[in-house]
Amino acid sequence: MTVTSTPSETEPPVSLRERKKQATRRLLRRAALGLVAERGLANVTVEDIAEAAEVSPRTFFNYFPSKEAVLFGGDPDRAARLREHVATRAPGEPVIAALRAVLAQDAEGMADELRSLGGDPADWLRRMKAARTDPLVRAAHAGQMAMIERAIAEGIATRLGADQETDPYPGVLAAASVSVIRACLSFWTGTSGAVQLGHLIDQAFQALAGGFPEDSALRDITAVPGKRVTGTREA
Amino acid sequence: MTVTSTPSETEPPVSLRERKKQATRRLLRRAALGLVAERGLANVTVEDIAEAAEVSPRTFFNYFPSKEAVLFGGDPDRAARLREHVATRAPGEPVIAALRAVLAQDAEGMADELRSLGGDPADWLRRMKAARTDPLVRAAHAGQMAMIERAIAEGIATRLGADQETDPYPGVLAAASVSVIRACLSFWTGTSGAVQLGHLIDQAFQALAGGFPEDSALRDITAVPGKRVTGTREA
DNA sequence: TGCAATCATGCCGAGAATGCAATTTTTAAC
DNA sequence: GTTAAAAATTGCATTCTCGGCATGATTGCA
Repeated sequence: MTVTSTPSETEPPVSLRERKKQATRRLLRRAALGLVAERGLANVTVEDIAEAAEVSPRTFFNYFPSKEAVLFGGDPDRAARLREHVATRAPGEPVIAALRAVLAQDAEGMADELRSLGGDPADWLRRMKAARTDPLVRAAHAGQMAMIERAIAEGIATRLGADQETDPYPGVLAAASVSVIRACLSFWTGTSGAVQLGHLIDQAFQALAGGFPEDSALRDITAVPGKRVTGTREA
Repeated sequence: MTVTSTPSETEPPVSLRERKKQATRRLLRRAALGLVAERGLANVTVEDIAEAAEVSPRTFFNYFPSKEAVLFGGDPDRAARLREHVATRAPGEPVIAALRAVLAQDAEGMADELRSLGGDPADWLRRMKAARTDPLVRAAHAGQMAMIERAIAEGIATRLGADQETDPYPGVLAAASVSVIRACLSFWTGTSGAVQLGHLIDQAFQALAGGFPEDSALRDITAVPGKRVTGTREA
């Protein structure tokens, strides 16, 4: 037989074992998001999630370190990657521009990850709309982003050659940038995908870079729900 | 000042019962901060805190809803107060200016609360310097601030007559503002009080309102540790 | 086929957090 | 000053999160 299932051309990190792991990971994420969307985080136990994903409760913690992590923490070394990108991306570029690019890409990746869970994307977003108002979910998201924020701050400090012990700029800018992304993601899920995430983030960062004028284009975001004409991807 | 111990001039809501409650509250806060500063949040249990404050573990939860709340959540209805202030303060003023004023005052109040725990303020800040780098503490702070953020967003929306369902501006601006304050508090504790919190927040909000220029005065914050011109009150 | 690495699972324990009931302290009324 | 009501402290039981450890099953590789 010439080879039937050689993992040589489509998937770099494939082995039956790895595929199973990714499958279980997605099952757990899907189950968790679904349950939280309909009951609220407080009324969902790890046992519920594990049961819905058809694994033992103990196995859940082999994949995610906490009940909150399954909601947001997809990639374990996202922080390190972001720090590196922020520190080295387009060295001549202003910091804000680099942050916008790096964080927008990261957020898109996260959105893609959501879509890859299968099912109707709009359906997912519709169900997550409820989760957006859940105080516990909001707190969990903010807490989860604290690690990311720290990595971003280090990236900014490296990029600028600044010392975080004496210069508040990296920490403050990182906090502002990350929370803007977080707010955008939150709003985006709340609109059930009626606006383009990339466009929303662009406008938000433009507002951030411009000092949040009260007539910011952010205010009209819903007037531009989809792509407008051609070449929506210029600088 | 002839009075020796009549509680008639400093405390409005006094009754023996109320005073004891406040005392216990402060004892728990002090014990928690001290233990976390020296061991890290992960190595401090509620039982430890209760024992140090000489109350039962069960009583701890009568005062604070969680182990994290004792570190930051001083005032239970801070959120509602902030929402009201942001919504109504100086109606003609630009939103950013109102936010700066309201949040700066709130942060100062929080700093005062810390000082009121007794002992040397510099000592407190020195001990909290360690806590600043604790990932769990950072996450807890961020999570705690999520409630505040929500309230601020509602205040902004009210002030502008905006609808948070269709306008991302209130949520994004609230997220940015609150996290700037959070980063300032974090940096401030890290400097052991070497910089004036008010001045730091002023510079940070100026940077926020100006789009975070890379030559922001924030970068030179340590060059201006105290007040500069009139009324020099150095030691 | 057989060995080694890895994964899922069960069991156990510490710690967080809440409800309930009993006890003690403070307040208020007589 | 005594006493009843209100409220706070506490103990106890219970649920849930989370991690360490041992064991058996599965997979990868020679």
